[in-house]
Amino acid sequence: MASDRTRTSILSAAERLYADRGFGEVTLRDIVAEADVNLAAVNYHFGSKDELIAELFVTRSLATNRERLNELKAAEEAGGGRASIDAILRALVGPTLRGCLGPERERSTAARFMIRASIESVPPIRRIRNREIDHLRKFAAAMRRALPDRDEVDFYWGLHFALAMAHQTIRDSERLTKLSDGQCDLNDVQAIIKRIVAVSVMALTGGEVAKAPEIVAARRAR
Amino acid sequence: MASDRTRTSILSAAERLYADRGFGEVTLRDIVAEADVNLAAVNYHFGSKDELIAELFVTRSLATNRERLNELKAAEEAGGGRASIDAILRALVGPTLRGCLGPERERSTAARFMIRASIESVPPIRRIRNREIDHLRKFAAAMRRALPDRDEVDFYWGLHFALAMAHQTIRDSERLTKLSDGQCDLNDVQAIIKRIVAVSVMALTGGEVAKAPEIVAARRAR
DNA sequence: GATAGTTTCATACAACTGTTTGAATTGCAA
DNA sequence: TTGCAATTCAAACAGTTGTATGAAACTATC
Repeated sequence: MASDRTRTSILSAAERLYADRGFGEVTLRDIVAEADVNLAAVNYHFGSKDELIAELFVTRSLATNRERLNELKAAEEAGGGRASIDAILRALVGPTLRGCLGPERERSTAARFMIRASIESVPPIRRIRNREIDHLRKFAAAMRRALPDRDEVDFYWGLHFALAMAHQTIRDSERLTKLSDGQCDLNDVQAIIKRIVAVSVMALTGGEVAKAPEIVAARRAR
Repeated sequence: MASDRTRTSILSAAERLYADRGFGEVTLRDIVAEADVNLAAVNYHFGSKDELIAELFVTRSLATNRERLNELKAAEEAGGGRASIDAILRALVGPTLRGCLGPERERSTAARFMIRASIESVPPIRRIRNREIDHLRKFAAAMRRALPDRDEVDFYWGLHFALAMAHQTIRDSERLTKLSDGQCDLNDVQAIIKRIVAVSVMALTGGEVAKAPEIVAARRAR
């Protein structure tokens, strides 16, 4: 087990470099130079480059998921076992958005790494993302408790859309800033969360009137 | 100018291979083998690998943008110079969704290539995407004509969210299918377009009541 | 303080990458 | 047909990549 110093400094050097330059532009040699360890250390401690990336991403994903579930649990307890749809969605998108948006200079390495992972999707990361489904099901279940009369399908679409808006905002914050000539304030994270949650809630609850009649009819028929 | 055969077969072989295996897994040697041309032909005709990718992506992007603008123009003419917000959003997300969703077996190589480009974002493609802003501004302008009383910022957020939902649906259709156990029908493109447009319209028009008071107040103050 | 197990290190490996070169071939115009 | 440009080709280039090796340096246990 030893001091773990080598392992740790590889992890933090890799995270920093990937965050700054992207996965395609960073080699193992860059990482070991930054970490000041031997080249062979990466394969010794992690097995391969991909497993190193996977470990970085898993660590950060688990942290985010834990935060989400904590918020969800807190909201459900506060509501006597049933959280409002608002609170559920806030628990889903809040942690990621708070971590990855806000003033650029204040962003942690971890946040910048996750933004990068969101922009450049490499195979080891894609593999891990595909296992996130069980985690998301918990939010679908919470929604079911919050809106027991709703159609199941709507929960999945709502979930999907909420995540879509959150992730795209993280990924493309620069484009939105340029497009709006700076009018969209990407630093006001609370306002962005509110906006995304509001739209998602409408997607889930307010949709009935706005939706085309045949969709409603099709739902009733089931 | 000659026969152009080499150039063309490189383009179509590259598009097919990238679509099937992804950018990271396809080398120039794979492409020239598939196209049955000499290795040097790529650099001779395109200058570099990145320029080849850029040309592929630009071609398909321009086609999509043209479709979008045609739909927008048609909608505006039908409405006497002013299209409904519905129609504007349909023109924005319709072409991409119709092209990239629907039964998997029926998807064209071009569609599969664009899906791939949406999942794996490589530098030459990112560079081109960043120049899409002028194109999007035309949709913001159309929205301004459709809803002259609305705050400018809302158009940008609405545009951004609509594209976010469309693109994430294309990118992650598999995850949504798995998450919903097949309950979300990704083959019914018309229904998906309706759903995304409906949510986007609500984001743009129905939001007033659902939004937190301070946002509304801030808007009024300006 | 010898021993066994872990960790580090310099170095080599082997394969693959996009790109270039210069000669051969082709196509077209005069 | 001759001449000139455009195109194709085989081959090599110049680097880089992730990974493996086997010896050296540690560390902790007895």
